[in-house]
Amino acid sequence: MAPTDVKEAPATRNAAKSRQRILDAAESVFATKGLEGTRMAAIASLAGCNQALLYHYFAGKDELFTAVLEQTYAKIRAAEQKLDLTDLPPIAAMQKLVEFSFDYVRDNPSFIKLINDENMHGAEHLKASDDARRLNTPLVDTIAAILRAGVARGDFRVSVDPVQLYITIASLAYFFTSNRATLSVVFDLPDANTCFATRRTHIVEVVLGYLRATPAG
Amino acid sequence: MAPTDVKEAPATRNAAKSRQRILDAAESVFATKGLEGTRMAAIASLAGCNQALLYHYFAGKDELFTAVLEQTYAKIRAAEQKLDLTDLPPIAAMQKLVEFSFDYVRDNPSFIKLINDENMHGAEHLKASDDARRLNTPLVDTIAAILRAGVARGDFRVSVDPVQLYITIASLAYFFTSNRATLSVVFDLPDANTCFATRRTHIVEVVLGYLRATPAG
Amino acid sequence: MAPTDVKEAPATRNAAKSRQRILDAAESVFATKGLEGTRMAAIASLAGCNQALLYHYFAGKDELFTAVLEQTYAKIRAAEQKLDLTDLPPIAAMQKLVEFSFDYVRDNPSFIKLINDENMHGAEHLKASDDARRLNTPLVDTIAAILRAGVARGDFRVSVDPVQLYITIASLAYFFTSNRATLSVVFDLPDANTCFATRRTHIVEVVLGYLRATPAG
Amino acid sequence: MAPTDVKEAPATRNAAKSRQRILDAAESVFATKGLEGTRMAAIASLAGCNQALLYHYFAGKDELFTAVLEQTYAKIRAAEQKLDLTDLPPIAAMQKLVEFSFDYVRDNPSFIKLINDENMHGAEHLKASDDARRLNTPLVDTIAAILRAGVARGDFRVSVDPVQLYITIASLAYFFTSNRATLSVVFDLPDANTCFATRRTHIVEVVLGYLRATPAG
DNA sequence: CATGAATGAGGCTTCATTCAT
DNA sequence: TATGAATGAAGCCTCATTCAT
Repeated sequence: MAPTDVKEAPATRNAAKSRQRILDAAESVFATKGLEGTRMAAIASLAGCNQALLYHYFAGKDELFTAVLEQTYAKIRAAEQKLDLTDLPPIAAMQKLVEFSFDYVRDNPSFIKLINDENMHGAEHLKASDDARRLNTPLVDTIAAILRAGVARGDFRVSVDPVQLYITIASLAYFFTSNRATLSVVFDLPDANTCFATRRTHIVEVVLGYLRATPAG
Repeated sequence: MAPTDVKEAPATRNAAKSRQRILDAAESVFATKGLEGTRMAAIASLAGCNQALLYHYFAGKDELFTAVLEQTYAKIRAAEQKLDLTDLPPIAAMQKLVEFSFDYVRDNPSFIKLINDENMHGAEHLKASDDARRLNTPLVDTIAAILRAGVARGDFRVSVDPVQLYITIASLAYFFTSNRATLSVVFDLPDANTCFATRRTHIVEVVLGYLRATPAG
Repeated sequence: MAPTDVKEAPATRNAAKSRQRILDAAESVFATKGLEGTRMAAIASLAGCNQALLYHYFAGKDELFTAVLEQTYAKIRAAEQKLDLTDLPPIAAMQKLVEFSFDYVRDNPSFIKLINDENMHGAEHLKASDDARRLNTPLVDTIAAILRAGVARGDFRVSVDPVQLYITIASLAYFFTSNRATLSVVFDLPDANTCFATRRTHIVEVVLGYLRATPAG
Repeated sequence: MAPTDVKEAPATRNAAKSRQRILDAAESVFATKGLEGTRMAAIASLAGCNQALLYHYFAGKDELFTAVLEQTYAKIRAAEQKLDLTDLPPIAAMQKLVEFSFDYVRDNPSFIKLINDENMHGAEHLKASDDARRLNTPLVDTIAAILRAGVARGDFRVSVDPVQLYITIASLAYFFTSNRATLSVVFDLPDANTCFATRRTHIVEVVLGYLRATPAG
């Protein structure tokens, strides 16, 4: 997974663009090599600028990583905001939510890499970031609403804690992508596309199977 | 999370003991600091020996990490072997399995750290290790057997793929521990004990809820 | 010893003022941090201007240091010019001269710092400065005159070389201030005020004691 | 003043020798270039070893500088110890002491450079060094004894404070060497040998002239 | 078996300086 | 006149690793 080439234009004298190019380059390299494995030189090179310029915009490696994390969280929060689940019937809404979660990590592999790395470091960057803390996920509220609607219609079981369900969905959505490398060694997984499709179907089944109302009587 | 002190005895001239002390120190430091964050000096210091001695027993940092991984996988495989689920009724067996998986990662935090790190590196060490590949998990077979028994008794739904279920259980068991740092920043999680207990109950419910046979008719 | 705040007014578009503000800031920082220890950024910050502006007025760090040196020498030469010793009797004149020298370095600590620094660098900046070379000290002539008058009155010994005496006075005046830091570690010197007063009295005594005419016979 | 070549033997595997070679190289470079002007690479090169080896023996640049200072102070204290002034008549003893002080700094130019540098840095290294603090100069006691003897014989004036006199001797001994660079620009000093000889004679004259007993009556 | 000495490569960061506006 | 953007050249230090005993 080589970092994609972000260098588009020769160094412009445009602060916002330069900063963003550095940020994007950093995201790419951090996701590929990890926090410690990343070399500032690699970021500079990918951003098409001098290594010293990184320090013009960011205080250091950790602050740059923090900025990348903030951007990462902002992106997924934005994607979550765009999901429009309120108009769907509860079961369909829940299915869409699970699928979205799964697809997002599948399609944004940097996301998982960065979050994992941050977890390996005890979330110290996140803790230091006011930005990131503010970006609380809106999904828990959405889940709560869907659950209520589903219970009202008799589709869902009662007494499901939305936070627990959120974490369950995240678990199912993230783990496969996050651990595919070692899983592939232990099992002989088929090609990626088949894998993902099978898995996607399965986790929807798990969540909906769990949620379906117990037979009355 | 400071590495626990592995140094038990003053350096004795005993090959097997020295090697094991180094391996244990390495596990502790790798789990705490990650592969790149780990310093050979830190391992030597914790092992109570000279840095050069590490190279006496292991070819280098990566080989040492590989050896640690092998030991890690061997340990969980051994624990899995000890699980005796065959005599239990299917539902109880499945519950015990889920709980075992959850408890194992909760009680062996190094396990997750190491596996995650390895995943961040594309499982390159695992791929290079014949030992590790041989240690295929026996759990899939166990799961298959439990599923068959459960279906036979009318307790479980049909057509559940044991590999998918294994991954699902692993997802639910691992994710919470693995991502607790960032989750704590986003949500205001209560104290660790409460967290784990609530979560443990929930994931059992999810797995069993998913598996329970659909009401006939 | 933090640099004193030279920034008085918001950056005005006034060439002479900007140049002087930079020069004053530079003097302060150079005196505090030394030539190599000084950062152009620190000067700019203290001058309340952009770093690039420094290069608008001065060719570079060394030239700026040279300019500071020139200003420094100009200031002490001006102070020396104001001394009016010609009307005093020789002994009083000499005492006033010694005291002036001592007080000047005590009251202008930057002076010593800059001169010392320049000496550490082999006076290369001074050598490159026509300005500084022109500013030959008038004190040697003054000393010569006082010595002549003193000898004529029978107050002073004969055959004292005015240049040597000048250097001796400078030695006594400068050394204590210049080396106070290390002296304080070796001896347990009392508080600054007492120190200086005692020392001032002593060096006057030394110079006058040395100069007094030998008893006839 | 290029650093003298200390590299005598190819890198030996002898800790004490290596350490000393590094220390000597450091003294040379620090004295030539100053603390900030010194490059660790220059020291390593002069010591004939790898730059990393410096960090094997010394924690960093400042600690190395401190060690050099300690060695420097130890050397002059050793030289002072060897002075045997107690058997000389007071005037001769005092003359010898002044000459020794003057000669020492003339013959050990690093001494002055290092002390000056340390003073420019507020003696922070010295303060951090227990070694250096312990090495209090024995000269003050010697001076006190000489003064007492001189007064007893009627050679010296009374009530001279030995600490003040010590500082005065140091001033006269150090200043000329320490400030020769700038003095040379201001005055047109003759060749070094003549300079030093003239100055040496003069300062002896100053100290003895000051000390001689006032004519009775 | 075990160790302290030694090293080469490279990482993060700083800094004086120049460029373009 | 004044500025923020941009850069090349180091500098200090770290670290995995090898050597010699």
